[in-house]
Amino acid sequence: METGRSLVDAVRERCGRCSGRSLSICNVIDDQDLPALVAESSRVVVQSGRCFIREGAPAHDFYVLTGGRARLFTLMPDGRRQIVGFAELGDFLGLASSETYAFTAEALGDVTLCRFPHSAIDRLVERFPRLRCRLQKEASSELVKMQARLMLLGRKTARERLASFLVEQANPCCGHHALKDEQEPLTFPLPMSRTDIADYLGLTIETVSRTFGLFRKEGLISVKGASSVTLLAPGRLSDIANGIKRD
Amino acid sequence: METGRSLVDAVRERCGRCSGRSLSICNVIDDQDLPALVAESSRVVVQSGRCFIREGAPAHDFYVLTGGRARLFTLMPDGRRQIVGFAELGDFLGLASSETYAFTAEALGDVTLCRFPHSAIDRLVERFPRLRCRLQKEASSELVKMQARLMLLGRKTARERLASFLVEQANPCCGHHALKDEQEPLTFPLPMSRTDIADYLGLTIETVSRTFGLFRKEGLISVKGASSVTLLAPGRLSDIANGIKRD
DNA sequence: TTGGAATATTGATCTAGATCAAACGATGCC
DNA sequence: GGCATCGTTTGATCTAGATCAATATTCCAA
Repeated sequence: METGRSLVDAVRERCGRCSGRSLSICNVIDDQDLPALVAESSRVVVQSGRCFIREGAPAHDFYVLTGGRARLFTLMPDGRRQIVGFAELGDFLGLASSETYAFTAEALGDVTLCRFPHSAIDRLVERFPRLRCRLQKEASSELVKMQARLMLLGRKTARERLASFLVEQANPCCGHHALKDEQEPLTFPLPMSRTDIADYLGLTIETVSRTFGLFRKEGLISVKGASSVTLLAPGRLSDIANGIKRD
Repeated sequence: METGRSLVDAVRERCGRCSGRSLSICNVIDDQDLPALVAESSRVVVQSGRCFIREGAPAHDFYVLTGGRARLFTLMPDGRRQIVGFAELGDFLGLASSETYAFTAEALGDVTLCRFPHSAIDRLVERFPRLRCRLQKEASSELVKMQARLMLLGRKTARERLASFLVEQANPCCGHHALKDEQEPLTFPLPMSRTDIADYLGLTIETVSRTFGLFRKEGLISVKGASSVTLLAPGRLSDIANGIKRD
């Protein structure tokens, strides 16, 4: 938490060139009000592989992810893992918690965050009513995504799951214009491992790998070094994702 | 929407003996403020099998379920169905929507609802700030439930899924004391069909039926006429649900 | 550049749960 | 009561994806 004279510098440093500024909840806060935000929060850096939220631990803070990516997951006693999401730039973490966190968050590569104690969010929301609406919207859109994921895990085939995943990962990288009509190739990195993808899609690593192989053979994608993909036919993949068969 | 003289009567009739009063979002509204709630909402009765929310339709209203139960689901183009939840007394419906509803809601038996246009909720939230917190909590706990459901669909076996379902359905009926240590039998109705259960758990109707059969044979449950169960060993079922093996 | 640990691919086989196919039983209607 | 309908159970078989088992890559670190 920053105070006094240095606050102006802190704002410049923290928010000045923050690439999450326009994506995150802060996009409802005017520039001149940023000091209030900065004063209520603190910057956190987490190195690759470390956890910054632990399932079951008392939920004291919210986080805004301002750099890098994270895997969010829950575990069963015997170690089975379900990844409930991949957090990316601007994501607001911690809504899915009551007294304790409902998931663990682990840095995928190095991660930077802004941490807001619950009490700080209460004060900010009091002062900036639009923030409250923004949080509501955030929860709402998270719920919508979750429902799509229930369909994916409950009813889709392995092919459909991987296609859905690729289309979803491509989306933030293509400026949000509808992918389903997109014919141009689209390249982007996949920072997560095959194991992560499997635990996200409710499959095994072998099935994920085989399905990647099939898509490659069918000319739907090409892969560079396992951590970068090119969608060669985004529209076709989007159809597969939604269970639509072209003839 | 009710006005003038009749409002007092309307409140008495609508909220006076509403069994959702203490469960729903209205539990943060004092009795003397109920007229404001009633004035902003309207009572809706839906007969068995009818839809009152349609996936993809413009989302104009929120609903509070005040009687009966409903199935909430999404469909794929080829008819595959995923039930995303069963709404019960006091549930607030419509949070999972942006411009359009993300799911369809269909009455399971006759259903009564209070309908609140979005604009009405905005006004009420303005007037009763605690309502805003209550809605936030509602969204939060819904997200937590969703994450548990992702684990269920992504990683649990058929046995674990059905056990989870039974424990979940039992919970509201046993006054929320922890089921996992409960040894007393627990009887409650299952208003949904086997097909509904299958579409909720990401299984087929046959697998659901067979698993019911197994649980019966193992003395874990007993069934009366397919729409009422008794959990004979709730603690044991809770362990199965969580993938814990007793020896 | 090489060695080796970690990660990913590919192949062979197995199995939980799906699919196909009857019976069975409850519920309502004549 | 009897009979048709719909939902459920049970049985036989099949298969998508899991599991087991080698390779083959990739990626570092020396």
